[in-house]
Amino acid sequence: MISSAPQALKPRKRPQQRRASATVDAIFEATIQLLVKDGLSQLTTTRVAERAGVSVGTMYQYFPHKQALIYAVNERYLDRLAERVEATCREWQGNPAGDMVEALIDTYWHTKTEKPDVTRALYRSVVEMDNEALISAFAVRTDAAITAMLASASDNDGSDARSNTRTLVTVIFGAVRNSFERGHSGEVAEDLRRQLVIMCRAYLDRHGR
Amino acid sequence: MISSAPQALKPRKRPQQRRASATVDAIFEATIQLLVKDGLSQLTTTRVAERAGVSVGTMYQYFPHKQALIYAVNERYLDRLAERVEATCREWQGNPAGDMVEALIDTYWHTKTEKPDVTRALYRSVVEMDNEALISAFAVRTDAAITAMLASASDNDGSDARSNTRTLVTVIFGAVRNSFERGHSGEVAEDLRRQLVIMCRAYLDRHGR
Amino acid sequence: MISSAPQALKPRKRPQQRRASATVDAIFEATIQLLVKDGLSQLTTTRVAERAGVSVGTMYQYFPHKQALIYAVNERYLDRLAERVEATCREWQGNPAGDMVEALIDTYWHTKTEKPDVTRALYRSVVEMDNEALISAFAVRTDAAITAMLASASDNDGSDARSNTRTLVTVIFGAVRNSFERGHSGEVAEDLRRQLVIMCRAYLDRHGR
Amino acid sequence: MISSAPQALKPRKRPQQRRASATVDAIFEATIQLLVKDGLSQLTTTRVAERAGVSVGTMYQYFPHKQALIYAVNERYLDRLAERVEATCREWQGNPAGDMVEALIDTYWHTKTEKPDVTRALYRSVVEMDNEALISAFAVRTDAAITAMLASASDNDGSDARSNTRTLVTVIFGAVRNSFERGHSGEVAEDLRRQLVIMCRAYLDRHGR
DNA sequence: AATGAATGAGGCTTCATTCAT
DNA sequence: GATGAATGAAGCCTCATTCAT
Repeated sequence: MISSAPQALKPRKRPQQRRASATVDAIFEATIQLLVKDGLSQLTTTRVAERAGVSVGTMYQYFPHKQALIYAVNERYLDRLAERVEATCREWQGNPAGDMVEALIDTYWHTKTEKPDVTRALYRSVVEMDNEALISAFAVRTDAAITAMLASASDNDGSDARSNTRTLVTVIFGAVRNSFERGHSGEVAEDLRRQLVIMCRAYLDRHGR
Repeated sequence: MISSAPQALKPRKRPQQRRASATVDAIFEATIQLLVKDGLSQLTTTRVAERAGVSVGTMYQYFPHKQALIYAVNERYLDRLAERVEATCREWQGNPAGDMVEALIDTYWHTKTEKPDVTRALYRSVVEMDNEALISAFAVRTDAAITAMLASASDNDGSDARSNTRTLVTVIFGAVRNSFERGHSGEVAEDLRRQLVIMCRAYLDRHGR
Repeated sequence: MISSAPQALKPRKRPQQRRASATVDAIFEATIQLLVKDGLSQLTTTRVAERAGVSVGTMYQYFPHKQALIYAVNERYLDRLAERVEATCREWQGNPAGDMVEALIDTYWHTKTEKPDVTRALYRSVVEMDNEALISAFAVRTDAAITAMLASASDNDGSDARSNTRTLVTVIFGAVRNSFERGHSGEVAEDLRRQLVIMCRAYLDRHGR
Repeated sequence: MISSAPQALKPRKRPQQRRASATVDAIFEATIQLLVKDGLSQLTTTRVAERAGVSVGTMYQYFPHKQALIYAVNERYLDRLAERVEATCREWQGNPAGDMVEALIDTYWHTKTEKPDVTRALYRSVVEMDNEALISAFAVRTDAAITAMLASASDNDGSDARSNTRTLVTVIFGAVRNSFERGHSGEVAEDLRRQLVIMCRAYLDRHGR
């Protein structure tokens, strides 16, 4: 769990019955759909409830306020993303660093690209102040996984792992986001991904492997 | 001017007299201050006017809606940033590509870092829907400048310039933003900048120079 | 029972079994505690049920609405208060009127003072519309008892009993409440009580004894 | 001014133009009417604005929240009441104490009786928590005036003025309120007022004049 | 008989925008 | 031109009450 969620943003109660769990899922789904369709500024509690097919009251039984809802949606999204990154990191333990990074880029890129509109919508919604806690929790988690992976590289040369990881992570995550913001797609996006791999590999090589 | 601004977002009239221009500046300044202090969601027209020392009515003389204000603030900011990038590009015409990229990173990084809170605040405020036009206009403009610069590189090898530029730009701009989001500062930020230079140089080298 | 309670406010069913009665008591207790802690405006049915350790559903089994609950709590309180007043009145039958009034003041004062926060909380909660019925029922009952007592005074001079009783009752009950509102306590409250006795005795004396 | 109003309850801005002042008056008037008609629990900001013939927005320009409105209404009422009490106190300086008290009772009683429904409605609305500040401010002010008056009594015998004032004030104010709560009126109320005068005079006499 | 999830009307409040002065 | 009081739609959220389990 990413949740080092600030108290104020915690969900009110975890869904315990099957029905409740379905309700919460419907709320999540509705939120994402609306975020995709109209953006954060048009997202109202009423509309979310309506689309989720529940009453506002019910929604407020699970989320103490709108913020908490947005927070939870992003939390779930980042949780899944982090899981995938971690899985990739585990999978590539002991391989050459270059291959690791390529795998990492692939995983991250594909996950983000699967539902590009959702990705875009959430990128935008996270901006809201307190969600920074989320971002940093995500960073901590992925950094750890990636650092561990790189440390196990078959061609590990002992150069500054902290700095390397940070650089790679910042570049990869940053580039992907920027690519989304610029609306790259299809050929262009694909080329960029390849170039990113080349660039990261070059970086690792240059660094003395 | 970056403006391929959607008609609706254009300021109602361009400030032409000295006094008017001073008013607009005060409004810009007030907006940025409030954005830094409380974020977009707390930004109200009344508060901006108050802090700018003008009446709401007057403010509406210059900006037909709140959106237009936010838009204009970001436009101005991106304009200046683009100018700096262009200047750097002009300045380094004909030099080795590696030096060009290093200069580019320096310029971009320093401009963003000068007033980190303003940078952060604006990064957040751009999220608003229609501002995408801005971002893409900025992209077009900087891409052109950078492409031109790279084309003049003393060690230009004729490899795909479009793709290279796109990659470098996306990586650099993306990494900087991500670094901001992660709250890097001081030593860490400085190291990242150096690594970014190394990475980009490695990329260019690998590409057949 | 005081109840000339408007039909709508009557509890749905009178608690008859031991367990039910315990439930009702728990609900009363919870209500009073919350009234004391947060006041009427913060009192919600959910909170009462929670604190009483029953479900809302159960609570609604005993009280058809929130009003009925508030009503019942006050009814019980006033019932007990009236009982004490009546007991005092019975006890002092046939004594000098001055002593009667002193005893009455003592009883009333002490009962109110025993749990000052409860008293205060209930004074506040009675404000609700329909509870006026309660107040007047209480008035009728105590007036009767006091009138009867005074009629039996050993120094009864036959002066207008109705008027005398009314005056004494209004003054005593009113003064006590006012004293509460002003937040008198300790020394001050004690002095006031003594003065009140003096005043009432003076009134009776002056009236031709 | 009674206002030692807790910051949170202060009006947002004092009406400065003629029009604004009329607006505020209309709001006051509307509030009182609704309080009389339906009681505090039915008082909604929308209804007040509607009846006052202004928009909610306007109302909120003068009162930061509902509480502040209720507060202000009571403040104004108590201000006027206090003024009358003070006037009476000034007027009767140097007279016999018994006459003073009779005058005081008359003033207080008549003021309260002028618009009995308003009196009753406000008695009820003051109960709301934070308005206690008001009550105590009123108490301080009237206590001072009455103490000063009694000190000037032509038959002042130097007995404990603090205690005497407190007793008289608590009894008079308390009895009047209680009388309202019991719904006395006409003959009954008039008799009570006379009896109250008799009682207070008796109290003063007994005390050694 | 008890439970507590679900409901949804309706309350409070904000704030972009207008327009009479 | 500038002002800022007034507007009112619309957002967020609560809570008394119901009813399927």
